[in-house]
Amino acid sequence: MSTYYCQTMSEKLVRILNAATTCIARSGVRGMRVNDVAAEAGVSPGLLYYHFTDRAGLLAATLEHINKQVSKDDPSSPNSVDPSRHVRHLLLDEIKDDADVRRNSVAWNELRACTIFEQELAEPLSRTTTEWNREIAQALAAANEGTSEEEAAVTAEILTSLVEGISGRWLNGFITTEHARWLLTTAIDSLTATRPASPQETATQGLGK
Amino acid sequence: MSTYYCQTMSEKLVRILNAATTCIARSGVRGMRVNDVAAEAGVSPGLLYYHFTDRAGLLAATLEHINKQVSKDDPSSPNSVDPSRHVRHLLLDEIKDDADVRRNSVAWNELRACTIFEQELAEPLSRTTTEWNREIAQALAAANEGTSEEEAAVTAEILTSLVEGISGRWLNGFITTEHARWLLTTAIDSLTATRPASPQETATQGLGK
DNA sequence: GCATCTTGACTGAAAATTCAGTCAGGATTA
DNA sequence: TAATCCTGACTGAATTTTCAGTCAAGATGC
Repeated sequence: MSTYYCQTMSEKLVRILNAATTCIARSGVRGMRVNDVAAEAGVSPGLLYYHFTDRAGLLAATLEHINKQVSKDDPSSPNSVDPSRHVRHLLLDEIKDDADVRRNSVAWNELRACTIFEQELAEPLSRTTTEWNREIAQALAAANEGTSEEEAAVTAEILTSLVEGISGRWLNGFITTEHARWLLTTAIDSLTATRPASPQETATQGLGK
Repeated sequence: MSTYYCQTMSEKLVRILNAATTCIARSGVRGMRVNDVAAEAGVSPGLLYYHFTDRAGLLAATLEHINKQVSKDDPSSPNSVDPSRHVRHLLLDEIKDDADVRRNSVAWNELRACTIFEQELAEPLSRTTTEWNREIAQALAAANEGTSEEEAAVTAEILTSLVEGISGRWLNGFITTEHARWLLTTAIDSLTATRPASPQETATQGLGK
């Protein structure tokens, strides 16, 4: 069979999951063919059933895999960095000219779209989204001490939703990477400027632009 | 052609396209079965092939149809209404507890998700989105005379992206209608609040690609 | 030599697509 | 006016295709 032989189980499993991610990024969750995944991974179709029981199992495992990829970003330690830059990085890192970032984004986008019709996918998606919101809210709070936790949570929710909306347009080629990032930056600036809660006072926050 | 024939034909065509939209909203583009569409429309499967050649043709026609449905909204005349309320309405109308609104939103969401993999769908989608942006930008400019056209365009682009992002979470049941609308309202308030004009506000970006 | 992995041809159900035929109604002819 | 021809929308059973899932048997490793 394949010249390069993978001996360990886990290595093949990872190959399969990556292959599945690639297939999903290529033609969507709905377009993913089990046989294509097997071919992409360089294994036989039967092996997928041995490991994952059925298509749904493969899908679930793959989505969890994608989920992990998406969560395990953020290499920069929050404390060592200017907090207001930290927020920017966390959000902007979702949109850039990098094959892996794009691949994950496509897959993530698919996952979201699919979940509308396959409610059993909702749980991990919801979990990850909540976590992401929390992370952003924390970073926002750290960046601007005048902001209440509640306010930060709301702003975080708006910003993460916005990232998803902008990503959609970016992924289908409607806007460029540059423009997407610039839009996002503009929105961050605007949303983290003086809040409506306290009329038009407050000018000396650390984050003011 | 006799009028009768034309009416009959177009009536059935419309029935088919509406049936397809319903099926897509019910189970997604990939979940759409041509026999189900035929049954839903009350015609035979063969008729779909007679008119649309194949499944892909039916899909393309349906997505164009959805596109049209989505564009022809906005019944309230801009002039008769408080402009700042007008913006709100235009955006908030995309998210509400109404079967038709939801159906269109689901279908529209599917269309967007699909376009990532079927590039030939991009053009009409992009056109509709641009139009929507323009409409919102106009409404924004009308609501706040101090705003430049450029600024309004950017804000509009952010807001429409945000609507799409929030819609995604709303449609998959992750947030309630109330919360979605509230988030959107909050964002509108924040993004349209009058701020002291900052020096480097200008942008050299064009819209689109 | 036992358990774990892996293969790939095969199966069957479901879905897409085809096509021979029906029918309504309009045109042509006489 | 009526008999005949013609067109093309429409039908639905039959056929083809697609794909998830199975299985018997071979490899690998401990």
